[in-house]
Amino acid sequence: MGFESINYTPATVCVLTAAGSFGFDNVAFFFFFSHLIPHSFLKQLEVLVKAVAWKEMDGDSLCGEDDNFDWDSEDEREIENCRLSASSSLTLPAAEATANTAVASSSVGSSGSKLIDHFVGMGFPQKMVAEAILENGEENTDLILETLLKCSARSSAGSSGSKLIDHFIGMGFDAEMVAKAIQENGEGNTDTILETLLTYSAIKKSPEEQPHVDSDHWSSEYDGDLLDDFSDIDSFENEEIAKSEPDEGNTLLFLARMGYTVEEASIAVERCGPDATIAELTDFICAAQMAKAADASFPEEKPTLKHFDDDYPKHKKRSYYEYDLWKRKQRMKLEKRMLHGDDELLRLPNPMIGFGVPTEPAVVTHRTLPEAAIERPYFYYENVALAPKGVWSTISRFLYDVEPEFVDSKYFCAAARKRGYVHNLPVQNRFPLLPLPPRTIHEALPLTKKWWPSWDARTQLNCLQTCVGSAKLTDRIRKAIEDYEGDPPLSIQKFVLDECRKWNLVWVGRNKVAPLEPDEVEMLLGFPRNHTRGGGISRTDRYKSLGNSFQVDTVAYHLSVLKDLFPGGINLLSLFSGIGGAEVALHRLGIRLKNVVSVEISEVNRNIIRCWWEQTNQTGNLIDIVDVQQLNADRLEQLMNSFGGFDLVVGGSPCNNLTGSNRHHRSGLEGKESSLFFDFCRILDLVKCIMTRN
DNA sequence: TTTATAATGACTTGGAAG
DNA sequence: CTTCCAAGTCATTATAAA
Repeated sequence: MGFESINYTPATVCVLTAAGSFGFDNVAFFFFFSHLIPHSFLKQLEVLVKAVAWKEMDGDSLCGEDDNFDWDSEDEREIENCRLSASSSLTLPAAEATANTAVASSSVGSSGSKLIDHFVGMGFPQKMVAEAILENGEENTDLILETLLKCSARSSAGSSGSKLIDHFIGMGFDAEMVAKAIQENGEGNTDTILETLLTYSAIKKSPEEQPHVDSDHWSSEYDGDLLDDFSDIDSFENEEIAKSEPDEGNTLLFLARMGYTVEEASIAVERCGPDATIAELTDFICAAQMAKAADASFPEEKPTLKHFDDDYPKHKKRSYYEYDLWKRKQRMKLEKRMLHGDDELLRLPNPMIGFGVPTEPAVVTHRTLPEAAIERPYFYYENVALAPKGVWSTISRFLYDVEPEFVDSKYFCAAARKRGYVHNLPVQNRFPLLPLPPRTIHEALPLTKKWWPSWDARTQLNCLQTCVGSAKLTDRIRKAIEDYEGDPPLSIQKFVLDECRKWNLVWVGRNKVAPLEPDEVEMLLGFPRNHTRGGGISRTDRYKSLGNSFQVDTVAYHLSVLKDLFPGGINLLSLFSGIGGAEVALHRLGIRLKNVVSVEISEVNRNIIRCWWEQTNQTGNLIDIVDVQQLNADRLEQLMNSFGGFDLVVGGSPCNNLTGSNRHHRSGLEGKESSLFFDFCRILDLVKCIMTRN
């Protein structure tokens, strides 16, 4: 059976991947891509497949004809479930709306910004788009397209194979889409490939995602307000403006989103030069518009000025500078609203106790899961709570719209650890690991009590991270305070406390602070002593592995409900295992580990798990896998057939690009490491598919 | 080569103060 | 309500030392 009339969902995407792994030539590209292409593209692919679902496009063209993937009625039911869940716009904004409205209008909009959006969305460089529009006019989209295709063909001469793929991906098309287009048209004919891609993009792109800005913005009150706000400001501070720029290469698009026409924007860019700031450009455009207005004999005061002025507090006498400043801030807010929309972001709970912690009265004893999340297996996903805006909404959306549970481990141990957990486990009748671990520094590290100064009011530690304070810093602190008989002056106290909080330093002697020892970190995180010690691991690497790990007591509390559900033990798929936080948690809960498939890229971490496994006299079976990206449907099915599927899929994907500690590459889920989250989704979906079929 | 060390902010949130 | 400020964050990179 083929893929006809299937509702495409994220689950389906993984099925496509699965089909590829069965070795059919015509789908080999899919397999190839799903592992080598940045997985951020999968997110976009999700949008595409949903759009395709609504479009009721013929499925055969998307996945190849000859697959022997056996779809029985149960599969179709499951797929249907997935679709239903995907269409319930529980949390999310743009992507969902995109899919829903894609059918309504697949034609190209006539407004300037829409037009730019449309073509830029297809992956054409925006400069090229603008030139093409200027050349052909906004009306004739076919001509624009032709121009763009010519330009693209020129720059893609001589490409073949993966180069060809790279080329189209570089243009912004989804990897899977590219693979399919190449597969359909052959490598030789780049033009038809591009056309195919454009067709898909047209389906994918939706007017909802694009700003509602009329090309005739003079007639729009809202746009008028905006323009007026700009025109009214004489002096822009460029750095402020620059901050609001979404992307440095998207100047034209940005201007278009502000409501200017392509023509206006292009002329401004042309006149002001490519390096001009948005402020300079808007100034230029405003000047041009005022001239235009004067030409058209509009002598009256622009009506839209009042909008902001009405809000300006009149009872206070302020200088012009203050007024200007206030005005700019109003504008910044407006821009922010425009850029990010009014999408409601997930709020972190305060206190951060999720659905309940052992020491506080339970707040949630029962919850209703989305339908698609109920089926087997249980899954448990973890990552940092304080991720960039929108990240958790995305994570939730990809994990069947399950609401994340945000918990700070300071309710379980003596150190804070703010994390979000998305899981489909029951939340009733949880129980903690015993004995309850110490929850204050003094209880956890009794030897520090003797040296703890009264002016250091800390009772708990901050988040245990991968780096520790340097010796030089502790020396600076010692020198700063050893000159004083009693308490040092407040300024010194503040300096010391700030550094202690930043580096989690504890008092180990008179005027002596020190970072935590690795075994102290192990203890705080709930691991057995020396869990990460020996076996050729360096001290630095111990800190790193521990800093990246679960807090065992916290995770165990959530997983405790499995004990009654699986009295005979469980089969566990552990992705991004690290030093085995999930395994340790389950073991300490007394849940037998029957078969554990552990996927972990780091060799030292795999050794740590293997060591622990052997030391704890496990009766089950531990299988190592190195790379989640190499874990395909074939391997999974082979594994699952041998022991009958997984009861639990656990994983905390890398947070490198999400955490605030990262000064260099905090790029969100699209980041190099953090995009591995999409592999968690992929593999979870594969497991679901295989288990539903068997 | 491996390991340890030091230098490197941005971004978000909550709460106090006005 | 706005404005301001304090607090906190599963880190990366270059360089020195072993």
